[in-house]
Order: sequence, then C-alpha cells, then structure tokens
Amino acid sequence: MDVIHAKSEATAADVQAALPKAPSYSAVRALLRILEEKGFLKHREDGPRYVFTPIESPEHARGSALKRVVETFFDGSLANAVAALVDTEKLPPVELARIESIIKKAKAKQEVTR
Amino acid sequence: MDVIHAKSEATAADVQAALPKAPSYSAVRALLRILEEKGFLKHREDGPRYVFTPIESPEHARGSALKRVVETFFDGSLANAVAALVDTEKLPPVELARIESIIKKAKAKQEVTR
DNA sequence: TGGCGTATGCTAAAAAATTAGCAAAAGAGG
DNA sequence: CCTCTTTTGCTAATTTTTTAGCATACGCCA
Repeated sequence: MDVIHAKSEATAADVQAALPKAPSYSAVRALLRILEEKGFLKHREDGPRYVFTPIESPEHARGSALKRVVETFFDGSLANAVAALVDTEKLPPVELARIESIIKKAKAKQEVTR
Repeated sequence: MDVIHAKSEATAADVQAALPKAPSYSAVRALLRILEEKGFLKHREDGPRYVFTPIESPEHARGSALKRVVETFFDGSLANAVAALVDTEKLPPVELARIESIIKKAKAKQEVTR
C-alpha cells in the first residue's frame, strides 16, 4: 500500500522491487488482487500489465499517515515530532526556513481569526 | 506493535482493546507470542499476566516511524509534512510557538557549526 | 512475421494466521 | 478457605496468505 502511495502508481513488479523483505512475485500479485477486492486499490491496464493506484487520495493518505504516527509515537504533539527529526537528521537550512515560514503564516492566520 | 509502543507496555487484553478492528483474543495472544519469537517484543510476568514491551527503544522507534512516513508520503521533506498538519489541524498556539523555538535553535546551531 | 521476454489467469499445494475452547494456575474478595 | 474472575498453556480446526508453475496473451524488435 505504502509503496503504491509513495510512487502514486505501481505494477506488481514495482511493488516487489520496492519491498525490502519482498515476498514472491506470486504473493505480490495475489495481495494486489485482494487489496483491490477490498477496495483499497484500483488498476488500469497499460499494454500487457496492470498498473495499480490507490483509491484514497494522496492528500488524505498523507494526512492520516502522519497524524497516526504523531499520535502513536509523539503523544499527539507535532512539536515533539519536529524536535525528534531536527535532532536526528541535520535538516538542510532550506527546510528550516520553510518550516519557519509555514509557522509564521499559521500564526498570522490565527491572529486574524481570533 | 504500534499499540505497544504507544502505551510503552501492554497485555494481550490491552492490545485487543486498543485495536479498532480487533481480532479475537486468541489471535492477539498468538500474535504477541510470534512477535516475541521474532525478537520484536519481550514480556515480563506481572502477577498472573504477561506484560509485553518493545525491544526497540522508544527513541529509535519514533525516529524511524516518522522518517518513514516523511519519506513515503512527503517526498522526504519535513516541511511538507508540517505544512500538511498545520493545514489540516488547527494546531494550538503553544505548539506553533514550540516548533518555532525548535527551528530557531536548530538554525543557531548550524550558524555556529558553519 | 517469428522469437523472446514479460505479465496475467488460473490451479493446486504449502505455510501461516486466526479462531474456538477447555484445563489449570494465580489473585481478589468475601 | 472458598469461589469467581482473569489469564495462560495447549490443541485442533478453519481461514487466509504465500508459494510454485504452466498456459496464454501482448509488445518489442530483428
């Protein structure tokens, strides 16, 4: 699932290649079929092969994946999460600047609404 | 797994209760046993019951879970992720302030090192 | 157009997860 | 001390996932 979200779309071979502990090709194909039956994926035919895409919109998938991690591991606090990543990774200055600017905008918006 | 990370420790009943689409109690017990065999969990006995805890440290689990989501869904950019959450949720001002302060500190640190 | 590589459809078998259920042990509370 | 509840140990059956493999279809390219 995540593989397909990450790539937007993928074939059975793509999924298998992207998986670190890849099961057999047969298993991947079966799984994709099942995920489609369950309504998580759809496929279109591209020449000889099936290209699978998620049903869930990227925006929604992103939001819920991130929210879940923040709630599960960071006590629901985005600040905690940011702190962890800032600590671990050396974020490029551009990233820092962007985050800063996002926060500023959010604060400004709240000022207005208040 | 995530349930146990979220709670730091949990019994079979805890896990089942925390799971939205909970399988049977038997399945939960079996799964915990398997996860322990595979080296993801350990347990201690607390009176009559087993209390399971993760092998992986909370810090490490947090870091990799977050990093995975950021890479899978946000193109590796923490800024993108922050933007998404800021958009979706109305973050409390305290959170915004904390993030801002974290970023400032990170920038300061980079200045020095440069 | 003929051959080659790749993908699917399908089937059957093997492995793993899920389930149910009962006996036994431990703690709690009267 | 006895009973009730909770939880594990264990077993057996069912369901689901994973696997292998073959026939068939499609596209590519010499």
